[in-house]
Order: sequence, then structure tokens, then C-alpha cells
Amino acid sequence: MRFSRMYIPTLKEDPTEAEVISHKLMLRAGMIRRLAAGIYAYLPLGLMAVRNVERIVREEMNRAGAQELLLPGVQPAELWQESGRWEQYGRELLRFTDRHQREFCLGPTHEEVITDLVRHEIRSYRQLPLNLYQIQTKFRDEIRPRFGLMRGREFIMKDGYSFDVDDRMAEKSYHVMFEAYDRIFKRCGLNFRAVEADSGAIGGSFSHEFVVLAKSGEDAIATCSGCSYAANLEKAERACPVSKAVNDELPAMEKVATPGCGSIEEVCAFLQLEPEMTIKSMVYESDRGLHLVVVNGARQVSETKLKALLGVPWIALAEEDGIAKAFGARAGSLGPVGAGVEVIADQEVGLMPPLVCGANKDGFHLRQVVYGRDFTADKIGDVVEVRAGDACPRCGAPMELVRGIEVGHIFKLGTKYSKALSATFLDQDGKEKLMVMGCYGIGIGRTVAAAIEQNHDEQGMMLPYALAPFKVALLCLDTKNEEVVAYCDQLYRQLQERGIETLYDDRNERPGIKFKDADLIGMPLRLTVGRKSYARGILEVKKRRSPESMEIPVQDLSQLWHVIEEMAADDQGISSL
RNA sequence: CGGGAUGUGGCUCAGUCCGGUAGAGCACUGCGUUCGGGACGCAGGGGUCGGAGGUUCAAAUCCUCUCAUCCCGACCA
Repeated sequence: MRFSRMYIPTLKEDPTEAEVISHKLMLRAGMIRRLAAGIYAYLPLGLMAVRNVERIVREEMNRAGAQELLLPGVQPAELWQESGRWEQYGRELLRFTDRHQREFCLGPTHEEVITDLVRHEIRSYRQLPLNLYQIQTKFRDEIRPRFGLMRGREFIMKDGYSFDVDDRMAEKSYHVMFEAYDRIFKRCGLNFRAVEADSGAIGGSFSHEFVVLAKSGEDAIATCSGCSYAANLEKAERACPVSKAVNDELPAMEKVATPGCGSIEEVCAFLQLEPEMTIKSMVYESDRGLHLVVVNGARQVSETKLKALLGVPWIALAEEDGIAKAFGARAGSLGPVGAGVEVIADQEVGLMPPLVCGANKDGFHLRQVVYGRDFTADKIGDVVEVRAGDACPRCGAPMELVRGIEVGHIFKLGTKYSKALSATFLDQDGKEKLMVMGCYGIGIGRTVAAAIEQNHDEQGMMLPYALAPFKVALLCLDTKNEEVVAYCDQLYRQLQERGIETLYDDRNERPGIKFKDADLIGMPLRLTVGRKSYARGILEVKKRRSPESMEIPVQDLSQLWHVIEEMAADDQGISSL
């Protein structure tokens, strides 16, 4: 493609609307433009990158035995009412009515539609397993869209769904998708981890997120330094410290005045303690009422884990009034001893030496509090967030926390949707059974953004070869010189004949502009032809990622073809597995 | 939805506190000089200052309301 004929509106300065690097660079490189909050147009260059991800996704999904289809974006309310999600989904689901006052929504995901399709057609175990996917625009009316393509409201997603005869086969399908995802993100040239994730209220038995490691990522993940364990912070577990013997000779619990001390810090400063020696008491509210959650004073409650342990759909910190009524004390002076509500204790609390906690009386705390002697819990479990340095639950080595961008997520769904929508089949014994489902998503635009987050420098993008819209930038620096132009034209033809996607900068612009644009949009290889270098009979070849360029004689380009083949090898190497 | 910020030619911003009839750089058009890392000179075109209402002789500037966008927290690919 000739640059002079392609619509690539590059920007010299960072647009104010963008904060993160991928968003800035995609706007500057003329890949995307914003239409409304979280809604973007893909310009030619941006679409080419998107198509490259899609191509890899299609190849790997098809290879894994999945079949592509395309479902409607507009979905009738009845299906969502049938699954119960019309009420559950909340405001992210954009609803509207047609001219006949029938209710519809814009599809944020397609479990209902695909299950509806399959339940009408599949009757026999002989027709299973089935794995169907699509690549399509989704709409989720996000509370807070941000960071360009990273969290849009309208976004391109690959969503796939598997249907199996039983749990065991469904797990096999899940595993096949896991492997496919692993290959997809490798081929995209990304540095990523597959991490264990919270499967949420979906009730699935397991779930993995594919997370691209990047400082700007919205997700925190815990990874083990000693083994392959990696998990979303929401889900990450830790090995608990060894139990400390508690004997009867411990001094009895006593009440101490702590005037004006509310927070853990204040209490610790007043009593000269470390936060580890205290119990933090938090009151949460759910549809089952109030819960007093007690954890080590140095730790944070994980609301996701708490929700899972309680088995409730939502929790929130209780209001002051409710706390005062239930405890007769304010939030800074609460504790599990004599509490009038259900007590949930983190697993660690029972293993700790005598502790300090609130006395359920304003201005007083208790010390020498021992679990089992002075109080017990109604429920014990893992309800705290993992911290850097915590021991890995698998091998005990210290874990570290890193940030990442979730680009893919796979779930074993089980029978949630097949049950709600009665998607059944007859097994070998002629018995009717529910199909066991899985679902598998990839954010296509987000994958492009993540690749940029991970591959850039001050000058611009350094897209992985597989994703780059063009593999080669050919810069003709002197468009007035007929010889130079003739040579560039000829070189351009040679590149085309070899099937190498080339952006030929034939614009009548100064060299500086061409260099800046080439670096900005970050094509893997740059070929430069100027009057002087041409006169010397050499072609300047520079990799975007390398600071030095090499000079190749114009008469013998074999070295050039070799370099390009090498760069392409990663993608093709994996795809020919 | 709570908290914070910003809206001024296509882009990046100044001007707003202290009211007096809109400015710079880039981009664009023409001419000339330049030409290996976002050139320079000259001459041009382009803005009802997000919108509505109000105060005032006079509003980008002060007041009220509203809309949009961005950032920080709960959702998610």
C-alpha cells in the first residue's frame, strides 16, 4: 500500500482524552477514533491489526475443532427472562423496545442465544460434542468505560461455547480450549500467564483468565516464584502460617481503655503493638443480614472470597446505623467476643497467638483474646487478599503480585444455561440429560491494545510481527529524484511479489516526517532509500526493535529476504505445529 | 452511582482570578527557499469560546442550570 493513498491520520501530539500508552498511540497512529464514551471507530490501520488477531483466533479455534457462526447482536427479552438474567444482569445490559413495544437488548454475551439454537437442533448424544464460536461486536453499558479499546462499551469479542454429554467430556473440551488459547496468545507475541480465576456466581467448577503482563493492567494477579501457580488476586490463596500452640497458662482476656482509638493504626500506636497482633473486625451486610468478619489486623478482606464463602450474590459494608444497633458500639471498637451477629473468621485467626480486638464498647479494646477460648466463629475460611511475599498454596515459595490485562477468559459453565433453557439430549440408554457447557471469550481489540502496552518505546509502537498491519515500511526519502523513485517502485514490486505486506511511504514529505510516522506506527522492519545511500548502492535496513541499522547491497537482496523470513518464523513456526 | 478535573478554529494550549468586542504553536491553502529524524519566510482561509438561562452599557471571563469528555473506587473480554 502506498502511504500517499492510505487513510492514516497520524497525530503529532498526545490527545488529551487518552491516559494510557496504548490508547494514546492508537489515536496518534490513526488506528482508532472515539465516537462516544467507550465507543470507537476502527480506521484502516487499526482494523488491519484487529483482523490479524482475528485471523490467528480463527485458525486456532478451527484447528481445535470449533466451528464459526455468527449470531444476532439484537436479542429478544424472552430468552433472557427464561435464563433469569433479564433481572440479574443489571444496567450493563442495554435494553430497548421495538415499534411493537417488544423488549430487546444488545447482546453483551450469547449464552442464551447459542443455547436456544442448540436446544432446538441437538437431540442425540451422537451429535455431541459441539463447539461453536463467533467473532462479533458486543455491547456492555459499562459503568466506567476507559483506556480506549481496553474497556470499551462496544467491543469486538470472540465468544465460543462448548456442549458435551457429561462433566468429564466438558472438562476435556475445556482443556482443548485452554491449549488453543495458549497458542493464540503465543502467536500474538504476548507475554502472558494463564491464571486461576474466580468463577463468580456462574457456579462453574473452574475458570482461567489469560492475562497479559503490563504495568497499566487493571487486574492484580499473584504468581509464585517457585512453581507455575498463578491466580487472580480475587481468587489467589496462600499457605497458612503454622499453628502456634495455645495452652491454658495464657493470661486471661482483659479489657483496656483505648480512648479515641478507632483505626488499627491508632490502636497499635496507643498500645504499642504491631498490626499483626490485632484482629480487624468488619461488618458486612448481605441478603442474609449482618456478618462480622474477623481477619488479621494487617490484612485486607477480599469481598470476592467473602461472597463465595457466604454463598450470597452480593455483599456491602454495613451502614453505621445498622452497626450501632447490632453492636451498641461504633465501627472502630468492634470485635468477635460476644458479638450478636454471625461471625466469619479468616482461617489464620484461629492459628494466631493472643490478640487485641475491639470490645464492642466505644473507647475500649480487649487483649489476650484467644480463639476457641474467648470466642468462636460460625464459619471459618479464606477471606483475605493475598499480599506479596505470602507463601504459595502449592509449593510454599513466596508469591509476588503483578498487574495484567485480561485478554481471555474460559469457564466451565456446567448446566446453568442448559438447565434454565432445557437444552437436553438422549444418551445411549435413551435417558434425557442436560448438556454440559463451557464458554470461552477473547477480547480482540483489547488484545491489540495489550500488545501495544507491552511493546512500545518513546517513539511509538513496536507491534509483534503477527499483529503488525504491515510487516515492512519502505521509505523513499527523495521523491523528486527519478532514479531513487524508480528504484523504490521496483523494490516495492519485489516485496509485493513475495507477498510481504509493505507500506510504501511515497509521500512528498520531508524525511523527518517519514521516520517519525514509521516509528509511531511501528512496523517491524524499515527500509530506507535516500539519494546518497542509493548512489552508494546500498539499502538501509532497520528493525524497529533494534537501535542499529544494517546496510545491504542493492545488487544482492538475499540478506533482506533472510531477515524477513526470520522475523516471520515465530508466527509460522507455531501455526505449523 | 459517589469523588476529582476539563470543555476556547482540525490538534495541543494561553486568555477566565481582575468583564471591554478572541490569541499562539502545529495542521490547512498559495508562492519561494529547504530536503536523512516532525524545516523556514511571506501572504491567506478557518472559532456564535460545549449548550441554555441570568446579571451588566458590555460576558470566553461573574451567577444558575444542563450536556459531554477524562481520571480515582464497585463490574467485566
